[in-house]
Amino acid sequence: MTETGLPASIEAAWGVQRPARGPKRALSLARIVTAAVVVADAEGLDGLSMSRVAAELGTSAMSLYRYVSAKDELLTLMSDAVFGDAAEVTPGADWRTALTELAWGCIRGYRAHPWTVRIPISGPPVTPNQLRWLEAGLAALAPTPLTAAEKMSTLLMLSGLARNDATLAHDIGATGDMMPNYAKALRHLLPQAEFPHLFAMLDTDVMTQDDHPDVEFAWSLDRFLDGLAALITAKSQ
Amino acid sequence: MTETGLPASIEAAWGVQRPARGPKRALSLARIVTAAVVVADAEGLDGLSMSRVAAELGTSAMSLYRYVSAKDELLTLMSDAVFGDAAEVTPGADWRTALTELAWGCIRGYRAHPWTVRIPISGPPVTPNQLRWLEAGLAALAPTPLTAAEKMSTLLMLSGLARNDATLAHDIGATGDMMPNYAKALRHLLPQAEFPHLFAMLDTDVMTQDDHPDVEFAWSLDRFLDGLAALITAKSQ
DNA sequence: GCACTTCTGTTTACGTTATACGCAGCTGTA
DNA sequence: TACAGCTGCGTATAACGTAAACAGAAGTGC
Repeated sequence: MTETGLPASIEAAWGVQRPARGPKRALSLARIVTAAVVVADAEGLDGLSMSRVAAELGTSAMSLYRYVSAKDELLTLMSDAVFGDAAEVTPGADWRTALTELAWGCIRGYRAHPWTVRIPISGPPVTPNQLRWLEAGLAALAPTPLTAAEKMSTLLMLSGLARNDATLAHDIGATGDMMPNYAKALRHLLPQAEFPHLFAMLDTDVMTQDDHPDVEFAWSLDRFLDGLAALITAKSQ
Repeated sequence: MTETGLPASIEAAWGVQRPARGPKRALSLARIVTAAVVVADAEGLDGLSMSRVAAELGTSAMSLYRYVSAKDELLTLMSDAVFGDAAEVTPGADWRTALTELAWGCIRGYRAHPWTVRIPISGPPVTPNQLRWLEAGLAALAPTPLTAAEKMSTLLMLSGLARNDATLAHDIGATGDMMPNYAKALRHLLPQAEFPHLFAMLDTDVMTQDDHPDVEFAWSLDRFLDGLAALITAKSQ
C-alpha cells in the first residue's frame, strides 16, 4: 500500500519506480507476469503455483514476493496482460463499429488465454490495459447523447458480455466432446412431464451440434447493440 | 460415475436412490448442501473447507466424501440450491415479462448468496433448479418465432447478464467503501493526456456515487430485451 | 441363526499450497 | 568508509483436498 491506496505492484505496472537501494534486482514485474502467463497457458490456472512460476524463471517461490505481495496481485496483472491489444479501435469509426471492435478485442484475449475468466475480479479496474479499454469505449460513446452513467453501464455490460461468452466457451466447451452423452443423460434423468420444452430441444441438434462460437457471440452482441441503438436514436430524436 | 455418465451426487439430487445396504446414513446430501451454504454465507467461499462444513454438521471431513466425491460437486450443488425459486414465472405472462422475472430470479439468488459467482461453471446445466429455470425460459419463448438456437442463445445471455451484474456488484461493490479513494488514486496515477474521457468521468459523481444496483441491472436488461424485441417483431413481420 | 456382502463413518497420512520469518550479502548515500 | 536498507534465498508452518485402510453396522441368502 502506498499513497494511492493501491498495491505497489499495480503502481509498478504504471511505471512508478521505487527507491533504488540495495542489490540490482534480478527479476522484473514484467518478466514474472509473462512467465506466469506462459505457465497458465501450458497448465491452466490450477497448475499455476508460485513455485511453478518461480521454476519457470529459475528462482525460488519466495523471490516473487519481492515484486508481488500476494498471488492475487499476480493474477490481476496477468489478467491485464492478456488484454494488451484489446483497446485498439480504427480511428474515426462510429460508436457501433467501435464498440464491436472493443468487444471482439476482449474475445480475442479470452480465446487466446481462456484461464482469464477464472480469475476473480478483485475490484474496480486499475490496471493500464483495462483502463485503456475503458477510455477507448468512452471515446467511442462521446458523440452519443447517453448520460455518463449510461456510458459506464454500456461498457460494463459490453465487457461482461465478452466475459460471459468466454466463460461458456471455456467451461461448457471443455466438456464439448461429451455433448452426445449429455443429451442422453438428460433424457434418462429428467421427468418428461415437467420438462416438455427441454425435451423438444433435445430432439433438435442444438444441444449437441455446437455452432462456431463466434456466431453465438456475434448474435448476442448484435441484440445488445440493437437495443442500445434504439435508445440512442430515441434520445437523439 | 453411473449409467448416465453424471456424478452420483447429481443423480441423487434428482432423487435417484442407491441400494440400501449397510448402516443407516447419518447425513443426507440436502443437509450437507444447506450446511455448506450456511458456511459460505458466513465466511465466504474462501472460508469454505470440507472440514468447516463437517464441523457445522458435527462430523468429520471425510464423512462428506460418502455423499460427494469431490469438493467441486458440492460447489455445483450449492450453486443449484441458491436458485431454488428463480424459475417461478407468473403463468400467462408474455415472453418479455416472463424473461424479466426469470432474470430477476437469478439476481435474487445472487444477491442473497454473492459467493455463487465465484463458483466455476463446471459444465452444461445438469442440476434440477438450473434446468427448471431453462425449461421456464423455453416455455416463455415458445410462442415467439425465434429458432431453437436463438432461444438457447437468449437464455444463455440472460443468465450471463445476471451473473455479470452479480459479479460486478460483489467484487467491485465489496470495495465500495474505498470508492472515493479509487477516484483519487486514478487521478494520481493516470497520465491525463492519454485518458481525457476517463478524467472527465472522474469529475462526475458516477464513479463514486453508486446507484442502487437494481437500477443498473434493469437498464442492462432493458437494452437487451429491446434488441430482442426488435428481432422478434422483424421475424413476425 | 449365521456367514457373507456391502455400505457406513473415521483414522491416518500424503502431497501441495501460500506465505511468514530470518539470514547473509550487496549497494547507494552520507 | 560506514551504515542503513533492500536484496535473494532457505527454511518452517499451517491449512487444504483427498487417497487408502479400517472397524463396525445393516441388510441378504442359505
